[in-house]
Amino acid sequence: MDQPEPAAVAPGAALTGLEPDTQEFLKALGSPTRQRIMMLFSQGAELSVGEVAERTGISQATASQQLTLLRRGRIVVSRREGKTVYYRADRDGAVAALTELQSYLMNCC
Amino acid sequence: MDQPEPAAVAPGAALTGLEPDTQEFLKALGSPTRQRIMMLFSQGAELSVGEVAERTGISQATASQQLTLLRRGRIVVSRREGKTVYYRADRDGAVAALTELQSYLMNCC
DNA sequence: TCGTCGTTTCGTTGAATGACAATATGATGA
DNA sequence: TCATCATATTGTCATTCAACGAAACGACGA
Repeated sequence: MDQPEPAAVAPGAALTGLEPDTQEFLKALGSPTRQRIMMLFSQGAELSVGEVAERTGISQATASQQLTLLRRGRIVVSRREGKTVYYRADRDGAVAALTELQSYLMNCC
Repeated sequence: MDQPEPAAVAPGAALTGLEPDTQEFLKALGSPTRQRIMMLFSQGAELSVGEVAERTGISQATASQQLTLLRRGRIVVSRREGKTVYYRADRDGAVAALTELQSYLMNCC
């Protein structure tokens, strides 16, 4: 009983009124680089990390990191096949985030 | 004819597929501090810069800056009355951004 | 088992962001 | 006009983020 803070429900949501998932979603889509990456996943395209790196002109290490952030924001999902990891858009996750965002905006606007 | 780049339609939109306005919207809402500020504007509340500073516990200068970013993201609008500037949520702007975001996600997901 | 290839993690660097105090601007009333 | 109050701007510092090269990890095939 050292910390007098309650914060028992959801860490972060109580302060901002927004689910942590949705915060991650906003941060993930807020970057031009990651927006450019998302454009590669049009119409269900599935790409490896290397392909994303090549088509965006960023290094493989950076591509891997940015894809991790997008996955954390529930905008993409990954699937491993042998050595290579394929990413594709997570339509369900995006719709869920958008719905949460909408209800948030209905609340504060 | 020095630059070989076309980029004639919309500067930035061509690369990311997202309107500059919507990018600003995402960046604006991507910050926990600004999310907290937005919660103050529930149900049409209208607050001065000083009130926002007081209720969030941030300095007056910071409040002014963050509100500027929110206005740039079309999430709030401001109105001057004498010396004080009142801010309130911009429902129309938020709906517009949300709509743009939705069509973007329909495109890439 | 041992390379090899794709991916991830680590460590670093420069740029962008968040916050503050101090100062400047702008509007009002004496 | 001048003082005052609310807001905006400026300068500075600490933190965070984007990106890279280098090294570590993991899954195959020989």
